[in-house]
Amino acid sequence: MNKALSTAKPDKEAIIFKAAVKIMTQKGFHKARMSDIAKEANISYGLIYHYFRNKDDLFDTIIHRWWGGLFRLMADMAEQVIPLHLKLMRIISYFLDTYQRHPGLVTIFITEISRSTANLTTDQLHHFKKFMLLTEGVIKEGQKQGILRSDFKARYLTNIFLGAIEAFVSTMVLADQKLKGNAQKERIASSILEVFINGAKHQVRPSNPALTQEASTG
Amino acid sequence: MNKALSTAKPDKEAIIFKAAVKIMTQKGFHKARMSDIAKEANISYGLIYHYFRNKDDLFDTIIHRWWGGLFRLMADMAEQVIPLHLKLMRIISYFLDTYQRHPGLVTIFITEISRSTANLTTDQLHHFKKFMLLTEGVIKEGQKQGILRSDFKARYLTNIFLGAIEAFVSTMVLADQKLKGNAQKERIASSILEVFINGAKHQVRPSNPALTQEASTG
Amino acid sequence: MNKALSTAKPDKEAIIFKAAVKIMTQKGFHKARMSDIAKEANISYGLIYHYFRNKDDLFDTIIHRWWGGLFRLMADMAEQVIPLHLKLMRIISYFLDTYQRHPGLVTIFITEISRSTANLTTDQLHHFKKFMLLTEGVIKEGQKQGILRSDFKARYLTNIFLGAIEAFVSTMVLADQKLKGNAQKERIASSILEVFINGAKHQVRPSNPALTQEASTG
Amino acid sequence: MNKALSTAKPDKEAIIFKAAVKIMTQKGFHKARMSDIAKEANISYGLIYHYFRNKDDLFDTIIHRWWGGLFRLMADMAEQVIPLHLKLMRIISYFLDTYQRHPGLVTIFITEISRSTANLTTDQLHHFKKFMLLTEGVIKEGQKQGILRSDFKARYLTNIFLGAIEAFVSTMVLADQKLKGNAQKERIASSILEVFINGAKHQVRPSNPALTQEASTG
DNA sequence: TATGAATGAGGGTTCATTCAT
DNA sequence: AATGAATGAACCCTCATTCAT
Repeated sequence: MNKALSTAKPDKEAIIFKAAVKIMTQKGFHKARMSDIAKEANISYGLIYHYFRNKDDLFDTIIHRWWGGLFRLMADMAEQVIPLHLKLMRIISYFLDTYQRHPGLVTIFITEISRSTANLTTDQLHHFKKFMLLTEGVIKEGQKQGILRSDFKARYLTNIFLGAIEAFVSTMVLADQKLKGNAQKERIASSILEVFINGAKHQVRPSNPALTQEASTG
Repeated sequence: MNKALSTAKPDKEAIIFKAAVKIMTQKGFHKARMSDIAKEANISYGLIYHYFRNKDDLFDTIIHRWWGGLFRLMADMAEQVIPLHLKLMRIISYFLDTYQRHPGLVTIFITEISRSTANLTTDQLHHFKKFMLLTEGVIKEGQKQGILRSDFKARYLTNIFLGAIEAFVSTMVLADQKLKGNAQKERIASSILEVFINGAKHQVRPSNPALTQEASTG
Repeated sequence: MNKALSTAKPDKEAIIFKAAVKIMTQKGFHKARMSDIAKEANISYGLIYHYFRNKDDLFDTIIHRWWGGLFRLMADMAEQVIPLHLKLMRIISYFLDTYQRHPGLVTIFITEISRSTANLTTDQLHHFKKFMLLTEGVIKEGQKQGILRSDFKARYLTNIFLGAIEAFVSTMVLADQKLKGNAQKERIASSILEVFINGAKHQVRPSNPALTQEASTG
Repeated sequence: MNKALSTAKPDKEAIIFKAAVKIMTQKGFHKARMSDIAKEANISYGLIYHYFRNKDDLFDTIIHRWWGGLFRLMADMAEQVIPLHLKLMRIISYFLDTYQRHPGLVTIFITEISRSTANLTTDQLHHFKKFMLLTEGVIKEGQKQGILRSDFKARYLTNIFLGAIEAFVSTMVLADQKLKGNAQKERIASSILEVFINGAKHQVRPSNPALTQEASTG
């Protein structure tokens, strides 16, 4: 029998994966039951254990896909010479695009990883720090090039930049909002990028005169 | 003799509250066991139920304290005429000060509320949206005064601003970092404020010439 | 100070007793909480333990009052020469009268004792059997006097007689019905008495001719 | 080979059911622990929850079986033309036969349902009332046919009849007595039937002359 | 592969009872 | 006599995981 034909069967592992993402998105890791996932995948729940060692393994696989894509992006960029704002734009786009295509994946990242000390395995924490460092590398480069101000730690600017992205995604996740087309996506992306770059750009004049003035008059 | 002084009575409710914050900070809501909390508070198992209806009630009480302080701040500011940057500074400070004094409280907010669709009760979600709206109000005011650019939705600017704050706190929470003195706190606060205000301020010239230029040269 | 005057204080023990009857009537022994009883009695729940050793003791006291009255009645009758139907009437009346005055007492007897093998202490079981035997004594006397038929065991007739009484009380208990005045009480009593005595009376003719006839014609 | 024969498969649900009846018979609903039932059924704790939603569900299932049989009997009889005394006999027999085959089932009915206001769900109460009404219907028919006296409410006669049955069963339940063969069963049945029918039969002469006479001579 | 019955540790909650005041 | 905070054993239920088929 033709093997190629028989593999037309729907890849069970992918089905389970998808079901797991959906259920964990809805209920969160702790409240997601293996039986829920099985039901969603339309299989018996014993079968999950043929494809995944256990619940944690299933979770890790999901998270791995998220990190995998992100690290691939960062690695790609590291090898190329790209202007700062385009690099930042790519990072922003990764979040927004992934949210558009796989909202659940992003939701799980936001709810279970990005903020959870409790669930964070050393492994996950390591990924998280690594991503922060890679982004910080991009920022530092911008500082070296004189595009970004250097009187603030690169780490601080990194927080501000990534925080903005996360806030948009979080808001959408919490409100169960979809991204309405590419126009919205681009507006969001440019708002993050412009505000960040303008706000963090190298200042010719002393730090923030207007601000200080207002403060003194207030 | 002064009664207030002599009654160094333990106030068990506060002790339990504190223990609950600590344990939930360490383990997260789901993995925090009532018995852990009791042990931490150095009391018997059942006594918790004397002071709190159940685990959820205990959690809600914690969260309520967080929201309570935040809404009190927002209400205070609404009644006064304060320049924009000072209002924003106060919001930043609330997060940083609370983190300094009660890191656990902020941790729980970040890990269990701010990001969790799954655990979010309608009540909590409502609080969250309300806070977003109040902050958006401040931003809109800034736009009306011509301080902040109006070509981006107030909601977008709000996300960027709040996202920056959360990112700092999240980072510290994840790394289990303490705020090292007021100097660090002020540096963080001013970085958030400056970058945001400079980045979001009303632009005299077209949107972002430098950015466009760089892009074309890149 | 005059002791007689001070004893005008409401006898706490009686108050607790009354509250216990009420709560146990409503909820049953198992679901009745000591705190419920205390609240009903308007006292702190620790105080119950000054007057009663524990929950079982409280229950036993209630039951004791029921059996006490019943055995006193049976003892009274044993010393007197009274016609059968009057004796039976007195037993019926004890149940109905007590139900009229203290519905809860009878309810508890019915629900927690009369039918409960599980809750039955050896002590209670002993009381129960003793009462059955005493009633059986009355019935046997009736058989000896030739008033009641002797071809059925006295125990059987006893069951039928007491069963009838209990059924009426049970029905009222279940329906939470009050006895509407003495008229109703008397009608019930006479129905039980007449049906029982007519049905159980010494038969001149063979067992039950009418019955056999009807059966053959049916 | 006959499949029906070969599948001597255990039918765990039935085993659990039986174990539950046994334990609840011994200890009553409240004191019966799920772990007791599991041990009695020789299965693991959690398996009970595979077959029954929870403890109440297990209890309800037991009770349902009791009511189910009884209502089926009543429905059967309603469709046929059967003389009164045979109908009554069938009701009596249902109680006695069921007791003979499943003493536990009857015990639970007697101890937990028939008498318990506290544990009675609205559902159970409804069943109870319905059964009373159906029996009352049989009695009323007897009154209409002139077989039973009509000067007592049908409801009263119903109480007396059903009370007698219950008393026999109760006594056996309390004494943990088995029915010793069919002979005893028939004697009990006929004693209930005869006493009731003779006692409740239509009277040619005024209400109860003998009774009154005896009373006056006593 | 696939099923779902079977297991049992784990944890929230209740509530009778004790005891310091 | 009176209070009610404090204790902790008891018990129901959940659900990840295993395993016989």
